[in-house]
Amino acid sequence: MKADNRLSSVLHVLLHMIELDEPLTSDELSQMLTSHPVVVRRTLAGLRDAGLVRSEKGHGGGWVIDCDPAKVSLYDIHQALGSPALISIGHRNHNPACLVEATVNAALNQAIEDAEALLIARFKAISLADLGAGFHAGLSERVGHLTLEDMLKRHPAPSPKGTSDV
Amino acid sequence: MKADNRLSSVLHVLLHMIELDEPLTSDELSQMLTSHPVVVRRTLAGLRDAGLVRSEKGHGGGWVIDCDPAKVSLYDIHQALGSPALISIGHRNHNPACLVEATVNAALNQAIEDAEALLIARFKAISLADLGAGFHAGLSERVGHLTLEDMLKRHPAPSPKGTSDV
DNA sequence: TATCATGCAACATTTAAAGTTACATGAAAG
DNA sequence: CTTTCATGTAACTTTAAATGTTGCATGATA
Repeated sequence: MKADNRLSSVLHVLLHMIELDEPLTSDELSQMLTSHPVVVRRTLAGLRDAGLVRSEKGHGGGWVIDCDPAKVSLYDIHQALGSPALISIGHRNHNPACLVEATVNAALNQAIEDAEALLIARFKAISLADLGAGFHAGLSERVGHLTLEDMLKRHPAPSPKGTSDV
Repeated sequence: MKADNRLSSVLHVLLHMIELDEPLTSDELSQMLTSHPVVVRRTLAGLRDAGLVRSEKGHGGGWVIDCDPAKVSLYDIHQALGSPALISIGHRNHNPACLVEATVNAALNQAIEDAEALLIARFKAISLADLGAGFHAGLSERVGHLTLEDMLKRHPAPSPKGTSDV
């Protein structure tokens, strides 16, 4: 099963948007994520609808942060993405009349729901500002903001295929 | 993202195998699971290799339980299935040079690993016999040994620089 | 008005899982 | 010992969800 990296991707670009407070285009963001501009717009559309970012058209346009990073949690962002599934296992519910199946489902459900609750509790406890603080703590030798060139240097385009980075 | 129901399916048929101690054919099992006999064999192959079930060929053949249900946990079964992913979200790890990405990943990883640890702890705490007992009791009361509060206590949110446990 | 950017619908590609076919192996019944 | 039934497994097809892509409309700015 393939992991869903959207939350990770979105957090990544949000932090860059906070660092660099000029609009970032879908094209630039897609280079950071080794993805496609339309995919970026599709993904960020939910955040725009939730009022977390703003998108501006035309010359000098792009994506801008539009919230207080201290007041937005990872949970808010997860919700803005449409609350995708957090747990990858489920239960078959083909025959509710089968007591064996019902018993299995009850046991699995309890574990699954609690793991989900743990993740959600953690997500609620971490704000964008927290992540930004962690970032700056790790950046102690560097002073000031990163330039866009700095950033793109750290997000090179994939040379021939795959094994690139972001 | 589509949930993986193999653990649920396998538990279901294992309990039926325990109930009814005559061999069940892949064909019969596939009917229970609304699936295909070859898929059943594929899935149960791991359990056979792990010594949890036995398969017999020829007339009167099929699948038989081959373990002590009290000594086999859901974790053992999950492992026998090849330890499929439990958490459906991940992180992009394309560029370790990007400090922003590293920060995001650290935060997500901690939450993900702890949720995974919770699920595994639960799975270790539930045996096939527990499920069977729950089934015979008509309800699975015995199945939740740990409460969510217990687990959250063991997985505190790492606000300053938390290190996790378990 | 030319250009740059997003918005979005529609289609194509990718990928992992499930489903399916085909045939070999082995066990029991006749 | 031959037939029948069952698993073992490789190879192929189908399916479903996500990503990627194209094309065009809309709006903002120079």
